[in-house]
Amino acid sequence: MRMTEARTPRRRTGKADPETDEAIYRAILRAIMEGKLKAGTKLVENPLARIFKVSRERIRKVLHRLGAERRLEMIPNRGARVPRPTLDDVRSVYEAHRVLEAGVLVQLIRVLDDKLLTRLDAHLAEERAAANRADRANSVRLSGAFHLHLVDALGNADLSRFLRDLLSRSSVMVSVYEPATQSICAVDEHGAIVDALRARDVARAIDVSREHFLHVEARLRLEKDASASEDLAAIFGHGSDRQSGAVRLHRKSPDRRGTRASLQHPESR
Amino acid sequence: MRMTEARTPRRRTGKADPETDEAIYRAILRAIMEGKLKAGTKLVENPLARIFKVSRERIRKVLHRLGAERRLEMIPNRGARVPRPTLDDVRSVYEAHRVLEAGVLVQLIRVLDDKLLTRLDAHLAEERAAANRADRANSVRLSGAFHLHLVDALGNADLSRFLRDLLSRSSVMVSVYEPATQSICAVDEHGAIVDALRARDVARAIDVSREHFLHVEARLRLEKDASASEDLAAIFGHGSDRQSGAVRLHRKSPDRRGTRASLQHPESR
DNA sequence: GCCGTGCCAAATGTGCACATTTCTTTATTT
DNA sequence: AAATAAAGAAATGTGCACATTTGGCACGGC
Repeated sequence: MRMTEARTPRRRTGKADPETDEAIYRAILRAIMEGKLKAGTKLVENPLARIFKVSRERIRKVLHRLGAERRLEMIPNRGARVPRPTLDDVRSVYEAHRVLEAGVLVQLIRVLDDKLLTRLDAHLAEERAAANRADRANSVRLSGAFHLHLVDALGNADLSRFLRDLLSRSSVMVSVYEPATQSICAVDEHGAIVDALRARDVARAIDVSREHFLHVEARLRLEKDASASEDLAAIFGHGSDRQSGAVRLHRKSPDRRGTRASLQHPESR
Repeated sequence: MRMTEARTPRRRTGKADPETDEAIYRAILRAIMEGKLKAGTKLVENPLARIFKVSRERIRKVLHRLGAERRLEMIPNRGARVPRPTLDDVRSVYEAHRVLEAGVLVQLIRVLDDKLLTRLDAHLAEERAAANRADRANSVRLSGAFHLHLVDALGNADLSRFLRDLLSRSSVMVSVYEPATQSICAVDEHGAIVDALRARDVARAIDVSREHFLHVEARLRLEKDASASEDLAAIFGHGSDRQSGAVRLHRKSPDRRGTRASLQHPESR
């Protein structure tokens, strides 16, 4: 019973140095969601292949997957870029989130227990602490996590995935239509939702949630144009043996940084 | 070089002869949603490439896209197959649909007008007609279309896309866990939802919708094993002019007792 | 001086060939 | 005779090379 292990199947693309598809996918997706890749940034295949030290085809596959998920904009023969959400997109995403959360609250009343309420309270405390520290990055993250908590409490993978999709897109929007100073979600409004849940008052919970999203949406304002060049190597943090320093993409329109991105044509013409 | 010279009319002639990626994608997706491709069917790249008369790489790209959308199950080094939903998947999809529709109804009350009610009434009449004709195929289709109408009335592309995703998965489930005789959605229950909407009674609409989904879910029962062979050429309808016979995939017995592949087209390579 | 046209470089899309993995079949041993 | 392992076949995954398209740039005409 000798197992034929004598083949020495040297893993060409093993987990040694070159990253696997999933790792590359997650790296790019995270960069988009964290706002490191700003809207309008062009993702060119060859530089990315060099950065991740994989072949171009690997990058291509990941880019196409992201494009199919509408997280990248794929223009035939012109490559992939981070989409610039329009104001209608913003409205659509927030409306979708609002509608979804209304349904979630209806169902949540049925599965609500003290343990969940305790967890939500703990989360609110975290949010308040971050807000008091003026820790904006964590505030934004925790604000999204609150709504994620609500959905995850239902234990439905499809609903959770849908909300995650919405949140990932709103992250990009935050980086584009950035509110001036305030945090994205007011902690008190989150607290009001939990209060209504504790009172098992569905109608009030839905109302509070609805008002909350309308506030958030109203806070978003058109701010800055982010079509400048990006240092991809720095974003993806491959600084260990980054061969030639920063790999920069082409600077397409050097002087297009308007004070206000008035949703001008995405193509300079 | 003048670019207006006559080029070889191989490509860029629109979608004339070789099907474009989108066409192949839609063809396969439609086959899945209509239940022509049953759960467990293995989608082998080379036969598909011959059927659609495109290169294998084209098929591969489409298959990967479908896999990223969770509409196909991609097993590494083993190819793609139509996923067999588990009973938990069924529960998850119907619960997601139920939760989403609750939120939709909350919002729908605000945008409700007579024109929409009229359209819904017309749709109900269509459904009843199909049910009376015992036209099961159309009944199933119209049942899904009813819920799509509700979401589409909100005019939110994200919500509509999410529901379409859910419906596409429940279509596969219907083909697997097929109810014995009845139609999937009772038309009367749809009518009750419209009645509640007409009365602007949100709570009742949500209740009726919820009960409706629970009924539908309860009706689904485990029935048959659908891993039999599939005639892909017939499904995709590419056999009229040139293909003399059916290109069959491996014929696999339901109990995995594999006979030799009965390929009617010899592998000339 | 401005605009249209034609060429060049770069980036993307596609086909092909090969490597790798898995499944099937067959033969050999206990 | 049954079980197991080795060999062979088939299907998938990947890298490479080439074709095609696009955008920029320069030159010349109006």
